[in-house]
Amino acid sequence: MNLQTIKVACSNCNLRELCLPVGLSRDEVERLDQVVANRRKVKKGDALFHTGEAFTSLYAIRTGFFKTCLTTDDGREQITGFQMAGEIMGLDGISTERHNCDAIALEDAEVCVMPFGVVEELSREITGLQRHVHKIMSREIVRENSIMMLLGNMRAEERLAAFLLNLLQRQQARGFSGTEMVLRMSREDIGVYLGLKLETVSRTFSKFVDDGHIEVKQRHIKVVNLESLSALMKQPECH
Amino acid sequence: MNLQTIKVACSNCNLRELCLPVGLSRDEVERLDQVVANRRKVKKGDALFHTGEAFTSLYAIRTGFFKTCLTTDDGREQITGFQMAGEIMGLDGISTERHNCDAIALEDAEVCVMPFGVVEELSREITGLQRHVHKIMSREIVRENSIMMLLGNMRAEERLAAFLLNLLQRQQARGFSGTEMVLRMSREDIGVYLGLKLETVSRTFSKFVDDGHIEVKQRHIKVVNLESLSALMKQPECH
DNA sequence: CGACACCTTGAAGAGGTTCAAGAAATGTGG
DNA sequence: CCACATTTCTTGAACCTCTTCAAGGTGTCG
Repeated sequence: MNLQTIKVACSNCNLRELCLPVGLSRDEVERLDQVVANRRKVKKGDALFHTGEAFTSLYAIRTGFFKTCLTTDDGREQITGFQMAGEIMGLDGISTERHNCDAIALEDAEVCVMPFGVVEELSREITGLQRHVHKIMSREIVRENSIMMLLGNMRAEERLAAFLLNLLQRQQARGFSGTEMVLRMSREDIGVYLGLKLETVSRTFSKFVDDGHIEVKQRHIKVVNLESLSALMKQPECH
Repeated sequence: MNLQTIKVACSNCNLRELCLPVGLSRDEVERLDQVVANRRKVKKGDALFHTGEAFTSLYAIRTGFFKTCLTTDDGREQITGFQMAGEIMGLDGISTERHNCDAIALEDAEVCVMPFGVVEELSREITGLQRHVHKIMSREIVRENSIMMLLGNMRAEERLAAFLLNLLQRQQARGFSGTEMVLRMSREDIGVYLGLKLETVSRTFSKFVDDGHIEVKQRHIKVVNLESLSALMKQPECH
């Protein structure tokens, strides 16, 4: 294709530690380069894939930010996750060989396209890769478990606190601040993800500011008191 | 060990179609028998595994009924699923190599113990098994997605209707009635699963009886009007 | 600079929770 | 096998959190 295509290589990707090739030998990582067929750019607002489309590949995010969401026949929406650099999308498509959600870019993004057939083939030969694929899928199951806990048991303040802390922690793992960030999604998206209405999200942000947990300037969030914010998740008004 | 051990064999298990060996040749299914190290009985109320225990094996349910649940430090509980014959438990343990939930038998049960190392080894050789393991994990991700939708968007009646229909459908896939069943779990368990209080579950059951959707005698449920029950899930009081 | 999307805030309302009491079923030990 | 204890389920009434409806403010992008 173009010059971009040539540079494709896990072996010199700075997201190595967050993406597929963890714990592999130098040799194995180089073989892994075969997995990435090519890269694909997705513009803000566009879909990487849609529900119902044939599943062929997994996608690793190189840059950008995505949401994955389900919609029911009667139009209700549920965001199942927000994905950032180094994270894998498309796992839900394996079961039926059709994608089961929409993946929408919340900012201009670039992903590595990994044809699943190749992933499977190579993970038969590289046991470290096989194990890693299993772990990634299992981690997704565990992540969703904790969201079930959030949606089933937590009140609005706890949900939003958990959400903010999770984003900050993932951002920190990527070398950015652990106390400050720019949200890529709207209040409405946050609400859809957390099972709340956007007004509730907005009100809860305001309350967090009043209570001195955070500072908010539009989508810019700064944690002022990390302890008190964390404490919100753990103490549900004991009675 | 005992006679039980000798009979262990996927090749003559009547749950074959629901469990691991789908789409394998006769030959491959026989090799699969190696996967099942042994069987294990679990008494009603006992745990197959606990959160934090080292993960070694997946478990396929031969008989009985389980719940898997998470508990937070402050004692709140979330049931992440109910599992019946032919279903696989333990997938959440792969990621950290420790179990991430408790698996509790809701009636006397027997499971096939499948050491995960053996599963991985064999799925490197049998591509049909590899693919099947991937599909099982993906299916679990999809299942949890739909529970997120349920917890994030549905009201009590819709949740309970979806829950009942799901159980009936799975029971039907196992050759039992698609309109009648005996619930293995308490109202409280249903509530914890659906993100509702047990009183709400009980009230909603009563309402379903009043509205002529079902008949309830304790844990025995009989669907009188399948259409109207299904319709509850789809029409959220349009306004 | 104006249109549009996004966010905030208030007030009223609804769905589900909490607290409480009693009924029905289940299990246990004498 | 029955009596009693225990668990499970049902139902009512008051309450609370979040939602709904509504209006106005703020920021952004062509």
